[in-house]
Amino acid sequence: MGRPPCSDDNGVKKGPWTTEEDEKLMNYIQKHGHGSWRALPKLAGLNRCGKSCRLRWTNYLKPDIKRGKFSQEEEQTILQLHSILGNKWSAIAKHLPGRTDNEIKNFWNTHLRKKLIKMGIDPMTHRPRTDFFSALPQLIALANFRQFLEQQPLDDQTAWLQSEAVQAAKLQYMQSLLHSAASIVASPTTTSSSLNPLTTDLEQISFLSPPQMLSPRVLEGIGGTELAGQAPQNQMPSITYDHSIGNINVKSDEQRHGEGENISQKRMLLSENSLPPLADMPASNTCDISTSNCNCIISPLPSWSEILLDEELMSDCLM
DNA sequence: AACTACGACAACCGCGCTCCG
DNA sequence: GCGGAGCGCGGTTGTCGTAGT
Repeated sequence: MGRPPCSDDNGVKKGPWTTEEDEKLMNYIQKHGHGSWRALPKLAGLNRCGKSCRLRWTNYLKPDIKRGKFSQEEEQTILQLHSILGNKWSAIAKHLPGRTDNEIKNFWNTHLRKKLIKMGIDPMTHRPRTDFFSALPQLIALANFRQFLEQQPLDDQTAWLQSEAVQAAKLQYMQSLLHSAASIVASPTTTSSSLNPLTTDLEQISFLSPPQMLSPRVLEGIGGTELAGQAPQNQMPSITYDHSIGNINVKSDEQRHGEGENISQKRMLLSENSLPPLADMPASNTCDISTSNCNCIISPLPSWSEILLDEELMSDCLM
């Protein structure tokens, strides 16, 4: 493949464009169109490579380009589209007339990304951060628990514990798979109606965190004592997550429906001893990014335990 | 006033895709 | 089907302005 890179062109100017160069480029394109970008610099009398000319034109000189600060609406649209499309800047730019992919990319990197990180939200997944280091204490606890099991005689009780630990490990593994899947799912084939900022709720971010799928005994064993005993298996409580203080609030069904505002919610601190969220999946949860307030209500999904604990499916996944 | 750190954004670079001979 | 040319895209770097010390 023999195409020389732009930088190899002899004596070609690099760096910021002068007004004189801008004028030359604009005049030429307005008269002749850009045609072949490779041939353009010579024809226009510019000592630049074609690629540089194309970039300058598409990102700066094109007449329909909107410049200046991004509006609140544009910001929300970018957030919404990024949660669906990921770093597909050109695809995002198509939904923001007058904005270029480069401009959106820069705005994301300098403003929005930092804003999300500050709020404790992973800018790539648009979910509360569950990076390696935050999960490290759980992994260490899990390793210790395994060591503990290996030192015990394999009677019925420890065998049962071991199988529960295996389930826990499987769920952890599924979490990583689902994280990967979530980023892949962000495909450009999404229907245009779902992307329309006028018809969608721009403030919505979804995530699911079902630590209650592990039995209390397992949670206790792997160090999750804060979580142990919060909810019986297969009875999914609703969980609200407060980004600002890093807390998860858990309410049972009766609490949710019967007792209104004065319920004494069982509160789980996202401490070193708690499990990280185990899965991500779109749900009917809302999260207001612009105000840093998040109160994501996690819907119970009983089918999850059936799916995740299915031996055949899991053995396929783990092979 | 001089220096440093940081943020914003323009521009560059390399890769991959598409088109065409 | 293959290979080269051209283009578009996303990640990264460079440059400039400004706030802080």
